Amino acid sequence: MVSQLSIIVSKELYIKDPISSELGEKILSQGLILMHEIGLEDFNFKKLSQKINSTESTIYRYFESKNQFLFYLFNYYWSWMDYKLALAVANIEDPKTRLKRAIKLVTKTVEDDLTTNYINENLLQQVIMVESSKTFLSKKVDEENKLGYFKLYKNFITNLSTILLEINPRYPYYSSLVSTIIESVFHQRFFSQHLPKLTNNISQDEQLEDFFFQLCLQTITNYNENGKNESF
Amino acid sequence: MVSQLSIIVSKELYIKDPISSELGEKILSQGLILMHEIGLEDFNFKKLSQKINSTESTIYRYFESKNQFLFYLFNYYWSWMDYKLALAVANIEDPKTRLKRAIKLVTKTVEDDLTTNYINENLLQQVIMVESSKTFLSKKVDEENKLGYFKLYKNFITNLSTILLEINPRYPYYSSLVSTIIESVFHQRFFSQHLPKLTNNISQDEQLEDFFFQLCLQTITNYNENGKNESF
DNA sequence: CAAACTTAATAGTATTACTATTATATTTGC
DNA sequence: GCAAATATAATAGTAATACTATTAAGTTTG
Repeated sequence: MVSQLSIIVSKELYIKDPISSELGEKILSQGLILMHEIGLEDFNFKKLSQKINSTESTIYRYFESKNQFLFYLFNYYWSWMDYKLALAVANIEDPKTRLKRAIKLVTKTVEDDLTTNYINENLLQQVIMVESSKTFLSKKVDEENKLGYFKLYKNFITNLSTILLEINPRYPYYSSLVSTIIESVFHQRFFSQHLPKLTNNISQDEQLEDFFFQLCLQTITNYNENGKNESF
Repeated sequence: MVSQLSIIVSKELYIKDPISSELGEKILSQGLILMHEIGLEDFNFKKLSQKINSTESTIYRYFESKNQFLFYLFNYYWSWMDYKLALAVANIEDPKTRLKRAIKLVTKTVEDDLTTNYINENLLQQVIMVESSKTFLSKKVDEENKLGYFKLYKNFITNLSTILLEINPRYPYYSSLVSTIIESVFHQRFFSQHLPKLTNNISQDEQLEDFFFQLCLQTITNYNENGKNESF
């Protein structure tokens, strides 16, 4: 019943590890489904407890708040993506191909990974798309950062930055560019579904990939160190 | 007492126009200050009513919900930015200079515009930075879009896109690139304050401008139409 | 087989995001 | 200048939320 995958979410992110019991796995899997269905704002442990025929207080023995539950999903996602990134670029030498594969990974629609029965990765991606920026856009961000809630996200950004720097080690804004791409992938996908005027109909993975790969490659390869002082 | 500026927020965004009375202006100005202080999540009309020595129900005669109040601020901001954009590029011929000025506008820290005593534009920018993506990242987005709540935002994106297209009319992802830049400006500023590992310390306006100007210019001028099919 | 732990059931609390009602004060139209 | 309309204040109330606390029954483990 317990995962073979090395997706590890640290102890700060739960009271009792949900993947340590069947009930916990049910909380996770059904919690994800419910959050996908009704959104973070309307999601609560009472509704979830009804869905799984348990009680609110039981769920509170696993997660101290719905916020912590969201952070659990958030860290799970980035841990899983980090593992996927390592796989995607393993044994590939050419820097541009490595970048291309990395961008493909972050822009592609994920399918459910059937080795984990307690997480539907496709739903997880959709939930993270909509809810993830709410993890940091709050007054509690500094506190939560100290608790390590953003560790796996920062880790992923760092690992992806390394790939950019292989192409141009002198590009100075590597982390900013990567975090821009990552956040924007979610926004562009969301916009194409709900506010299409803000995009150019790049709902398909291929177009998303083309847009971000070119943006990234052109930006890092053509960076002009004297650009700041250039006058037009 | 009433504004000279042509910042017009449409009737869907309030019950009673706040800039039509002194109390309304107080709700606006103090509401903005309070939201900046405690964040959207902790902000409510009860606290605001206490701050202005009025009552909750009175505030509800101006705005039907705190969500609508946020949308009011959001639309006010984009209306104001649109006006600023028009000013920034007026009578400038050279496309690159126009782009440079536009990027400067969106990346710069705003100072309070003293002609409006009911809105501190510097605080508004900070509030929009943190809270604006919460306007669309919700299950209500389609409904709110139909009500026209995103009209001024989409307008600004369109106007900025036009400036990109003057440089390369064949660049296909003009709206996506602009919305990416706009959203990312807020994120980068936020990250440099709270999650600096996700950026390269681009807290200063100059660096933000350099990062985004180059990203934008290199992406549109070097776009390779056959990039999709290129194999590495 | 007793101790420890997990879960379920129930109850309770402070806060939130409103709605409703009434009374008083202020503005406006004729 | 006064009645009618409107704005505001004061108060009360509601359903839902995000929890905490308590107890009891069931299950696991050493």
